Amino acid sequence: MKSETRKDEIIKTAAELFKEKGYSAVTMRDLATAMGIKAASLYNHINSKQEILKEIIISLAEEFTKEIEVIVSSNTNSLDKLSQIIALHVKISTNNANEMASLNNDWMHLEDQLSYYLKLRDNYEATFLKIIKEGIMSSEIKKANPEIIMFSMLSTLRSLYLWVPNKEDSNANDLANNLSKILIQGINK
Amino acid sequence: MKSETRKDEIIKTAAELFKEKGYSAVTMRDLATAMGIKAASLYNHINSKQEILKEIIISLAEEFTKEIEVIVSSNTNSLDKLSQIIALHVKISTNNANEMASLNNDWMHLEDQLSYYLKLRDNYEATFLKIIKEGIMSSEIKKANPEIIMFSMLSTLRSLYLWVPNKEDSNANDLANNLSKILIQGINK
DNA sequence: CAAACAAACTAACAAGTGTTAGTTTTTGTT
DNA sequence: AACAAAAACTAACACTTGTTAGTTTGTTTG
Repeated sequence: MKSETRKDEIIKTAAELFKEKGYSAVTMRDLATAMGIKAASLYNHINSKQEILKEIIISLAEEFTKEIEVIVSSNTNSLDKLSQIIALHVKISTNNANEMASLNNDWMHLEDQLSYYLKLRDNYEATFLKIIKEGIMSSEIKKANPEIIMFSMLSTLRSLYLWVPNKEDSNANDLANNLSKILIQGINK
Repeated sequence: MKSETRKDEIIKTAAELFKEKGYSAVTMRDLATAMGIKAASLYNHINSKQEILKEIIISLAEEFTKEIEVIVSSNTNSLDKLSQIIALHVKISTNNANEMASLNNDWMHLEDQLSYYLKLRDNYEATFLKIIKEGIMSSEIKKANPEIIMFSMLSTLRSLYLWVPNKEDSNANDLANNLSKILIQGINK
């Protein structure tokens, strides 16, 4: 367990700023001011602004990729797998709210790593969709358009980062359970 | 019915570009190139870059505000009202996909009109929440956290702009019905 | 103490930013 | 054909952008 380096602090601060105004609207001078130093000093620790974005987004995307592989391979039914996906998003969004903002909103500003990111995202969505289709075939899930189901669930899960920080009172398990009920069982009696 | 002015064309083109890269990453030279003219020529029709953003966002926000007032005042039950809200989002997102991107992602770059926008948004969410709470009290809606219900629904509805353009094959009514079923009745059998 | 390293600094750059001023071209109307 | 209005142009501005070079300061370690 390595201790936090100066580079890590910069990336963490950058993620805070990116969340508020987006990657393009945050200047290296903004970032430096937030760190209490001058812009040029940042370059003792990082190679470029772009590198900061890359580190934020790619590490998260890889975490999602790794975890959904575990879920899809687990020996449970489809609805359980969906609940596990929900819990995964709640967990990551709770621990990385600022970084999730960049993942959701600034991925298109990736340069060299853009195609790699898109590969990971496509793969994630394909796996998600596969679970839903299996659930429909096994009659666990209502016979509806699988893409619409995934779209609806993913939209909510992708917005969690905006919402989770305000819910510190209730814990992550409560939120995941609540969300699973609403997304899976609906809201009417 | 006034015909489209040059200013309208510029705003429409700007919305397309803003959707792809966000307000901050689109330059006036980008916009001019997309219009086939030089950047300075834009200023024969618009006063500033900021004005373009304002026109895109505020007109949409006012439309939502006006329409939800009609819905909340309508003489129907709460679930019907929620279905009407879903249909409203589908309709506006279908007709203004690019503009919806700015509303969702670039509102924080509003300058003079930021506080007005926030007022409209707060009002919209308060009305939405009121409908959900009424539905819970009248036992139409499951007794769950109303904020989580609204958050979940709004997340999906706010993402529609990303998704609706790919669904040109099925019409807006189909999509609204599908979504209403999934969001209200859930996905399990 | 001295050497080595980490982390800050000042100063500057080349390119890109939104915008203005003044001028020319295009279009439509009489 | 003549004129006005609309819409484009060139040129430039003041400022901001990410980044580099070279230097100084502070801290750790032999």
